Formats: sequence, structure tokens, C-alpha cells
Amino acid sequence: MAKRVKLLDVAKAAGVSQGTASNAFGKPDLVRAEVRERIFAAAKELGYRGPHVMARMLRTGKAGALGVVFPDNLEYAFTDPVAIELLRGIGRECAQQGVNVMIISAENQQQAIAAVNNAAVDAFLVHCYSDNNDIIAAIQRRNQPLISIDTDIEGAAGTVALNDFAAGQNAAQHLLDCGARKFAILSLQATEHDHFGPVTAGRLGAASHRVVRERLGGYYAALKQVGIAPTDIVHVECDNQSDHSAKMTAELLARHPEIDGILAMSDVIAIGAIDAARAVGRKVPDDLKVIGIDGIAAGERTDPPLTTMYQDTVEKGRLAAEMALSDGSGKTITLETSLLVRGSSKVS
Amino acid sequence: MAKRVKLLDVAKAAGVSQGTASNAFGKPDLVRAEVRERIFAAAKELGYRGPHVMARMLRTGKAGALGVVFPDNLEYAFTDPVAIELLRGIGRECAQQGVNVMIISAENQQQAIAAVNNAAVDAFLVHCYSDNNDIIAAIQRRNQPLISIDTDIEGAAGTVALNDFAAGQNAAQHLLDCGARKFAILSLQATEHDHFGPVTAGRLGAASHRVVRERLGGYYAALKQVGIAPTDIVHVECDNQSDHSAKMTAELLARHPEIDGILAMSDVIAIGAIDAARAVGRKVPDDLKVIGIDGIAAGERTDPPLTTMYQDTVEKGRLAAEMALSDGSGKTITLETSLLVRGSSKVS
DNA sequence: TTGAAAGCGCTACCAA
DNA sequence: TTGGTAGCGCTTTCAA
Repeated sequence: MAKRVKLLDVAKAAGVSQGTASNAFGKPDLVRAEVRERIFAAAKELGYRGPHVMARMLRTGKAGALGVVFPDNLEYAFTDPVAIELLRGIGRECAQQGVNVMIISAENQQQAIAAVNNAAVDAFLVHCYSDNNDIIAAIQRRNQPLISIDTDIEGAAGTVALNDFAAGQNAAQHLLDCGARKFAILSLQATEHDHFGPVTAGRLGAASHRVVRERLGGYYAALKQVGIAPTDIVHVECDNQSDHSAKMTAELLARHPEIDGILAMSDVIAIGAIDAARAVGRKVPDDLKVIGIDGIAAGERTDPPLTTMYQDTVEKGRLAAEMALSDGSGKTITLETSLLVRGSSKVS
Repeated sequence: MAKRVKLLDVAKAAGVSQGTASNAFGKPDLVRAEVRERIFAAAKELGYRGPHVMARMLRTGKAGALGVVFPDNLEYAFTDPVAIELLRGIGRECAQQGVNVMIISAENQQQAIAAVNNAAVDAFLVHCYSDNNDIIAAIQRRNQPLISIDTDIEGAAGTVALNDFAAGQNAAQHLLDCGARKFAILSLQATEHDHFGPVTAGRLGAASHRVVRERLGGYYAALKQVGIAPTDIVHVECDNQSDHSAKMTAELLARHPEIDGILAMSDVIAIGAIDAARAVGRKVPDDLKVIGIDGIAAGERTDPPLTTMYQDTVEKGRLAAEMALSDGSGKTITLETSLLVRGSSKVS
């Protein structure tokens, strides 16, 4: 490959200074039209490919990109419908602002840290359930704006989250209104470490994942009103995948046939629960009521369709990107959910 | 914000040269352990944040990122299940190679070109149906490896595509085997410009989108065997969204009640067709057979489940990323599809 | 194993 | 409106 043509070559060929040539590309208004054309002609002649991106970045200090980190595992990020919606919102805002989106990907914690350190971005967006981990520390070491989504990160330049407590509370209240009295909670994972299956209320209460803590607290608050204590509730911790929650639900229903209300912490989990219930012959919603949280599209296609607490995930992503790209500092935006009644619940 | 601590500061503080300090971070083996520790200590002391990403990029010429361009509209990319799967495969390979994924996003053609020009990446991946457009020209001007997915781009460093002709042929053959004789084709859009609804065989045959041309050719080839000519077939062009194809299908079935076989060019389109057929009271598969192409997960959840030509989209993405990251030149990988019979077709 | 210095390609400043 | 030039922060070559 022949040596790259650079701006100085073009400038010389056009008989102008390097600075003027630079302006012709970057700030055309500052250059007389005639001269500008001469520069472009020379550029074309020489096969100049336009300003070198990395050199410009170094000089200006702007990367023109927003880093999105999904610490919990990349494969998973592109599987979870909620993460995709988030990405859609982020992409929408970034496109509008002329900024690219960099997905910081990795197979494990250590690689993720390296990925963070190699990413030329202007700000970071972190979506995860966990409050603290090494990746976040690595990001903070870079000293760039960090917006946290769905979790609290100390020192973040901003946070966009859901009113998860209210979401849980309203979900549980709805099932109570429908007449359910024997509850099971299908929880998202409470900590970093994989742990599936039945758990005590205590373990969940000590969850390091904010979302889990809050939603659980909301469930409890509603149920407490009618005298149902945490110890009266069956808790099961699920991987956030429908297959897995289906298996957990099948076991749950076998062991606890009295259950008439399932509180699922995500729609993905709830969908598995509905599938399993139907498979073992439980009638939803007559026999058993199920409610999720999220409002993903797939919830419309279950049999029966899933009742859920809807959140506007796309907007959540968009807001987070907007925060990252402006430099508001330390703000927290809390979004609300709304009850979306479909077929998996009804008053009976 | 205080002036950024740089490598030279650290080197001075540790009493070594800048070069040695650089090696301590980048090539630790080249530096004596004792010296290395002294450098790290100095770095910590001064609050050095590690090598400056952009400066390193400029110096090494490596961006450590792969650009993924979806010219057809970003919003759409994060909505189409096939694009997501592709992204998943790309992410998988990139994560393994320690490379980040940059989504080149934009709202329109012009912004997309700017986005391409601002992206610090080592190679580009382009997924689209269209053979040529200005964005591709912009990418090629950058003179970096360009891998095309699902389309032929002249001068690409590689191409990963499907045997779309065979996919179409086998799809049509399957419906023939099931006894269908009156066909409708629900096509993806044939050109850049929006055009929906009934079309002539001629318009589709002249499609600028390779995928459309090939799949259509495959359908025709199979149907020709039993004496069915293009003019015997009803053609409808659909947006690749289930809602839209459902509407198109409802109109189609109203106008052509004789149709007993629907060849859908994507699963997303096919899903809408199944929904519409059920809604207007047509019995699938007894009355009407439907086959898609892709094999997306949502096809398992339709009623009845969708028969389709399955492709391994994740692997397709992974292969494309692998090609982009190695520097094989000009190769073309063609993947095959396999018939996946589910409920929307049966011999009758 | 370490030091010295060049230079990646550009933009932004200041002076003309 | 244009020219000249410093310097963004680093890695790498070459020499010691």
C-alpha cells in the first residue's frame, strides 16, 4: 500500500497552508469558495481520503461515540428483549446527535476491563443490576461521564431508573385485586453469583441487585396490607430466560399446588411461567394469575397474553443517552410503570 | 479539572524514560519487575489513568473496534430479529478477539456518511439488501476492509451470504409437496424506495436487492417444474414487519380466496401472514400453507408454529466478523438453509 | 534492560 | 481570509 496521502500533501498541491486545507474540510465557511474548490480538486487528484479519524480525535479530544457496557454478559445483552429496547432508545438519541454507539463487549470480567480501556468514547452507559463490580471501577478510572441505568452507581454523572418499588407494589396489588392469596415470587438473580431455585426471603432481601431489592420490597409492601408475610411466600430465583423460568415454575407448581398468584420480576420470566403452567394443566388466569414487569412485545403472543407492569424501555435508553451526551451532573430520572392488563390475570 | 497526568509525568516521577514507562504498561515483560513496580507506584501516586486511548490509536493505527453499518435504518436494525441475531454473532466473535463493536447509526443517508467518516474502526461490516448506495461508497473511500453480509459489494474484502436461491427453491418445493398449487409471494422490498402492495412479477424480477432477486428466482424455479409461471402467482411487496404483512395478507386473501400457499421471504413477514389468515378464518395448514425463511425464535410461538427455511444467522454474523478481523481477501462464504417443518405446513 | 527522540496526522491558535 | 506552527500523548526504533 502506498504511503497514505495526508493533509499537508493536499495543502502543498493546492498551494495553501495546512491550516487552510484543514478548514476546507472541517469548517468550509472559513475558506473562500474558490480556494476550497482548489483544495478539493487537489485532494481528489491525490486520492486523499479525508481527515484521519484518530488524529482528529487525539487533537480534539472528542471520540464521537458513546460506550454502552453490559457487564452481565454480552451474549445475554443481545438476547434479552429489554436490553435490545434499551439499545434502540440509545441508538435513536445517538443517531439524532450524530454520535456512534460502541458496544463494549467481552467474554469475562477481565476482558471487559480491557475493552473499557480500549474504547475511544466520550461517555459510558452502564446497564446492569449489580451495584458494584470491577468493570465499573475501571470505567470510573477513565474519568469520563458515566450514566447508570437501572442501578445506583456512586459518583455517576446521572442515573435513569424505574420506580421499581412501585412496579412491584402495583403488580402485587393487582393480583390481590384479582383474588390471588397464595403467592410465589419468581425473582431475577439477586447477586452476581449464579444461584437458582428456591430461596429464602432473607437471601433475596440481601440482594446486591438494586432492581431485585426494590421490586421485592414493593411486592412485600402490597402483600403486607392483607396480612401476607414474606415467610408465607414461596421464593424462586430464576435465570432471566423463559426456558429456565418454565422449568422452575413446573417444579414450583408440583411442590406447591396451592399457589394461585405468580409475581414474576420480568416478562421473560413470566412468559416461561405461563408456558409451564399451561403445560402442567393449570388454567391461567382462572386457576392461577401471572403478572410480569417490562411490557415486552413477546408478552402479547403468549397464551394467554401476559399481564404486566409496562415500562417505556426505549425512552429509558434514549434518556440515558441524552444525559450522557449533555453534561448534566448527578441527576436521577425515575420512570414510572403502568399496569397493562391482558389475559394472564382477571378478577375471579 | 486539573491538567491530565501523562506518561511523561509518571516517567519523571519514577525516574525512568518515557519509553520505559510506556513499556511498563504495554509490554510489562520488557521491564524489570522492580522498575515496573516503581512506575506503577508513581502512576498511582500521581493519579495516572492509564495510556490515552486516542493517542495510542494514532500511534499504532489500530482502533480495536469493528464498525457495523445498517444502512437501511437504525431503528429497524434493532427491531428486526434477524439483525439482532447477526449482531449477536458479531459480538461473540469480537468479544473473543478483544475487539469492540461500533454501531454506525444515523437517521438518514447523509448523516450515515458522516457517521462512517467519524468512526474509528479497523474494518466495516455492512448488512443490507441493496447492492449500491452512497454509504457504501463512503465506506470504500476509507479504504479499510469491508465485509458485506447478504449482498454483493464490488471490491469487498469478503462476503458472507446465504444460498438464497436454494432457500427459495426448497421453500416452494415444500409447499408443492404439501399439495399447494395457488401461490402468493410475500416479498421483501425490492428496492430502496418504499413500495407496498401488489406488484407485477416484472418489478420484483428487476429488484435491486440481491436477496429478493435470488429468493424469487428460487421460488420460480421450483414452481416452473409443475408448470406454474410467474404470471400465475400473486405478488405482494411487504415492509418487513409482521403488522404490515398481516394487513397485506388480509387484503390478499380477500381478493384471492383461491390462494392455498404463501411463500414469505422472511419469517417476520410470514408471522404476520399466519396471524392474518387466522383472523379471517382460514385454516392453516389445512386450508392454506405458509412457509417463511430465517428460522427466528418467534416462529415457534405462532399459532400454528411457522414452517421455515432455517438459517444460522448468529453464525453468519460471527463468520463475517471473523473475516473482517482476519485479512482474508475477496472470499465469499455461502451458507445453506435447512427445511424446518412446523405447524404451518403439512401434506394434505 | 533502558534512554533519547522521532513522528503518527491533525486542529487550533495567533499573527499577518 | 490565510499562513505558520505548536502540540494532542503515545509507541517504537535505534543506540547505549
